[in-house]
Amino acid sequence: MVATSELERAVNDRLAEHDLRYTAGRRAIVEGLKAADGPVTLPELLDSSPDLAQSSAYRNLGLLEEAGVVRRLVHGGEHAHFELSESLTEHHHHLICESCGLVRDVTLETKLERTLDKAFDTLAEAEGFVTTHHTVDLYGLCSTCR
Amino acid sequence: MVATSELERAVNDRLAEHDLRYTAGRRAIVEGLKAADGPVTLPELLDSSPDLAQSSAYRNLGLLEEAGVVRRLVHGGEHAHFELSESLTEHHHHLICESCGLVRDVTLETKLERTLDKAFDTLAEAEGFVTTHHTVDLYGLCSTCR
DNA sequence: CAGATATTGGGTATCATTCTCACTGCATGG
DNA sequence: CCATGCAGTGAGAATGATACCCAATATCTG
Repeated sequence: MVATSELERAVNDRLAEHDLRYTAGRRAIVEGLKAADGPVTLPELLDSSPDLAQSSAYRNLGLLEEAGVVRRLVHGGEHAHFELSESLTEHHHHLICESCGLVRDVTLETKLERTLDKAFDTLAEAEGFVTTHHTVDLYGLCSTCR
Repeated sequence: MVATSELERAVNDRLAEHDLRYTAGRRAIVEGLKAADGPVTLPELLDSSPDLAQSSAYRNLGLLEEAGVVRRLVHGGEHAHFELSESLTEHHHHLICESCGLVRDVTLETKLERTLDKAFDTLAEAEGFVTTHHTVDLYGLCSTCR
């Protein structure tokens, strides 16, 4: 995980590239995502930062997504989940509880991940795709929902 | 891919287990999904089977999903995609165009897939999860959107 | 400080999906 | 062979997450 000051700088840079300011509201979102123990939904984010306005939070999450600061996860549940972009943290995958919607981060060992990457590139190329990233989601039941 | 008559029987069985009838509308959905060249959205399904009513199609897709006949894919686009359950076809993954929303099926080679399965089980177990299935999505740009 | 531009937030609009409900049709038992 | 009951249908309305609008503010630049 990147140190806070370094994260701040990185976010600031990416926003600047997109002519966006790093305002208090946006900082609150980034801090909220950083502090969270895994991807969070918008209501969860608002709970942890009560001063955020819903409309601004949605708008800023969208802008932060475009700027490459935030990643949006869309699963089957009612709300999308948001997390800091992998380029600001590290490549990882998700363990998703089909009952309560909980999302936890997991990482594959480096070697397997590299093998996968290579296989994915080959597959994509065969179909004429150029891939930007991939996701691996493991669905099941968490320890409390079991 | 399972032969049509076999598919029909399998679908019929699963519906029966859930006290559901295999009606004309449901058959049209299954045929539409089978005929499609990859996962389709509801509007696409309605286009290919114009007699389907939207409300019934949504309702029946939901019921077919519960019965394990249909899988719903939720990505970032405007519509969910639907496809026949993997237990009726074969395990595969998805190549998703971030520009036009096109979804294509791809399969990993058996050996790699088995390695992955094992790794996933270990990961999930370590977090107290019991996994039911996994998805691998490759995001990028298709040949026409590039 | 002025002017230009970005941001905010409350309210409202959108639109995919789900729900409601009156109606239809199929199956079973007498 | 009809009556009864329940599953299925479809048109429209309701729902709800998310996006949009716009007037009021805040921030930068020179």
